[in-house]
Amino acid sequence: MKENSKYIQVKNQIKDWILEGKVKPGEKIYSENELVKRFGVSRHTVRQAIGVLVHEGWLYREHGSGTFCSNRLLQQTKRESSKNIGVITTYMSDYIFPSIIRGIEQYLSSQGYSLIMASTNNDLEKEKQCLQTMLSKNIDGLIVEPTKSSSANPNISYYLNLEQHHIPYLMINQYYKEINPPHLVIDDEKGGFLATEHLIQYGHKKIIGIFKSDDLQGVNRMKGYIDAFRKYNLPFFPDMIVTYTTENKEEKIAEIRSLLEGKDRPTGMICYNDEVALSVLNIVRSLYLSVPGDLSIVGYDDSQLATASEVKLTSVSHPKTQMGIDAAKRIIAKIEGKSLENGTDSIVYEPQLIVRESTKRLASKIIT
Amino acid sequence: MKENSKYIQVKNQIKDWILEGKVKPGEKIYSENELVKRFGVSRHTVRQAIGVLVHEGWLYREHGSGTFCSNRLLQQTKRESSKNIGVITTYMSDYIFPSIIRGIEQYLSSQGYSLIMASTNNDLEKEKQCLQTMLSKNIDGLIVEPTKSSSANPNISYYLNLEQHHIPYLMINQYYKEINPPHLVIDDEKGGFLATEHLIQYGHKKIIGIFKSDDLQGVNRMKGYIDAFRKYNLPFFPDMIVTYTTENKEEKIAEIRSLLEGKDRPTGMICYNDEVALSVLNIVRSLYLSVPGDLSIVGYDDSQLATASEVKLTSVSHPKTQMGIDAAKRIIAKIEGKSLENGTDSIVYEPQLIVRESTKRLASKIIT
DNA sequence: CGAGGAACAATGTACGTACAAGTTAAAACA
DNA sequence: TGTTTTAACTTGTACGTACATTGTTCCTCG
Repeated sequence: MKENSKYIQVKNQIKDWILEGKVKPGEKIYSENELVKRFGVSRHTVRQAIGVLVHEGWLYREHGSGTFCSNRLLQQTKRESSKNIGVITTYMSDYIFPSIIRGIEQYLSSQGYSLIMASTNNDLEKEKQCLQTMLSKNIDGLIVEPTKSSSANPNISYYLNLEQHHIPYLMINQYYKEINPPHLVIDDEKGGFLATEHLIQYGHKKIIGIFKSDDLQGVNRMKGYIDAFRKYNLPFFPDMIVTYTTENKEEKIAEIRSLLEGKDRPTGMICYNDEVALSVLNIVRSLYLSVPGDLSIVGYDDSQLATASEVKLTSVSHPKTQMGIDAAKRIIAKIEGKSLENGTDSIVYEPQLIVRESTKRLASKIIT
Repeated sequence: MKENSKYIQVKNQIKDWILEGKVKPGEKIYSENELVKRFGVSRHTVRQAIGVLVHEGWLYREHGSGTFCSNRLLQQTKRESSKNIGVITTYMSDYIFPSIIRGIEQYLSSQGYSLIMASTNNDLEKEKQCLQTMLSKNIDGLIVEPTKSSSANPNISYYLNLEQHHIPYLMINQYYKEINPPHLVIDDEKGGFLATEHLIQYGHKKIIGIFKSDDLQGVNRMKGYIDAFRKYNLPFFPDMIVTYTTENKEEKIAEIRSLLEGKDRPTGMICYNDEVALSVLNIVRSLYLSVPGDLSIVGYDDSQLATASEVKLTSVSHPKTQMGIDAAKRIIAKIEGKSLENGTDSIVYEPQLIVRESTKRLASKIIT
């Protein structure tokens, strides 16, 4: 079953129409010949696509009359509680995500709920698939960590469709501004500011910032970084910011080596997260420089990794498991119609700087 | 659906072959081209006929190989497929488990299945709850990592109940000997042996082994450790083995400090896994000793942690993600009535030693 | 004797055509 | 105006072709 085969594409497009609500149950879809014209494929291919959807229960055909959208989604609207909560994250097994998921699972299972997992690998197409899966399952609620939150999201209609089906959902880590759903996020701008301020107060002036640009966490942390420079009236210098995306991460990180090899070396570095900080640490080692002797490094998220290395990383806290618990608590409250003690549906966590061994006060200068 | 249409006739003829027993479950039927010749119809018609039988569950097709009689009709359960697979693990977010789960999720989602997660925290009571939850949900199959596999399991009846409901399940990492289900495991005995042999061949004699005793992985690795001592005819010495359980892990690990403080220090250490190895590494650092200078350490599982520290750990490989993929592949094959190419339902992975920087050849002695 | 590659065989995708059969609605007729 | 016929449109069956992709088998080469 090739993903890019034509009939699969046609199938997915038609399914989209249904899931997005463009075609409602009982309504007739385009005739086969019409679809042939629209997609520019043969009738055989169209029939193949429709055939699959008929077998999956999305459509039914009537000889001589047309092809119609079945009403299986409607049946699910008045469904009984399944005690299943969907969870969609960008990554499932890496970094701090396991901790978040643990929090979710902990609370859910204590309340007799189960968790259905899916991950997007930070790919919007995959996010769409995940949403489709969740919509076609019998879930009571959905917790989403947005994919590529810094760019416009093409899957909004799916989220809106969730609302039409009265399935509560909330977003963690970030949220799509366009829909403004309940969300649990960290004040990343402040986190970035705290990290940078820390180095500035330690007397550092040439501080490089490395940030991920395809999610809002990265963009916000960068904002905080720049704010700190402004507040302390420090001069900006060339190459002070390195940004990367999921796709070009490896190369961009590798480029940092050259920044450290030059003679006018930076003395501090603010990293998007602990993972990046560790990569930098490895580069520093390979150049026979020391941390924090030659370079002070600040990570972010206070992950396992921060304390796994010999040089324990100074990092910015992330609620992780607690965030998971809070998310689960709120989604269940919504499902069961409880009103939360706190009036608002969302939480903004305050970040805290955790100073460890990877940052050092520069001897020459002290700023207060 | 005309009764006299050709593809219906072809369909019925093939179905007859199955019902009459001319084709038995798992056997290959005539190829499409062969059927074209026999029935004197076009390939399109043959494919149409087979397509119906595939959808009805009588046959399944394998690209490049042929069309086979399914054995799903033997189970003849009328429960409809929910496309949900349950996964029960001891831990969900720690260590190598995320990698395993990622493998499972990867394959499941590619096949249109979803995954329902639950974890036991290595507690048998919680395992019981998880099994109850899974049984009450509509799952098509179950992947289990056993809890406390070294002791007798009180939840056997739940597993037997799964069989009665014709819900296929398999176990990963370890399996309960009492039920002997399909399982995907590593040859831990050999892994423990390889790790120990490595240090022995590097000239080490006083090698301490630290093992977890409440799962079979630990017990088997210890067995391999002892076997290596026997094979190389090395003398046993007091305190050479430290065992711990989930409950007393912290204290037992802490006790290792005293072993390293004595004057007759061991020169090598075999650790249950990389996590323990890192704990030991921290103790070694706090005593101002060096790895591998003063102590050679071997971890297990080749986890992220093995390469996160400054001293990259020598470790024993664990298939992790691949194991997850294999598990998912097998459970789906079972559900869909495919018989696997490989006659046996289980896999035993061969462990491999990955030598990094945490082990050193002792200068004085070389054994070949 | 094992590894690797070539040839072959099986299913998968995709295009085309033609006509059959059921439904609908406009057109024709009484 | 009410009924019937017909044309147009829908899905269903059936044929053909070509090439892609995957798995197996066997043979060659080192």
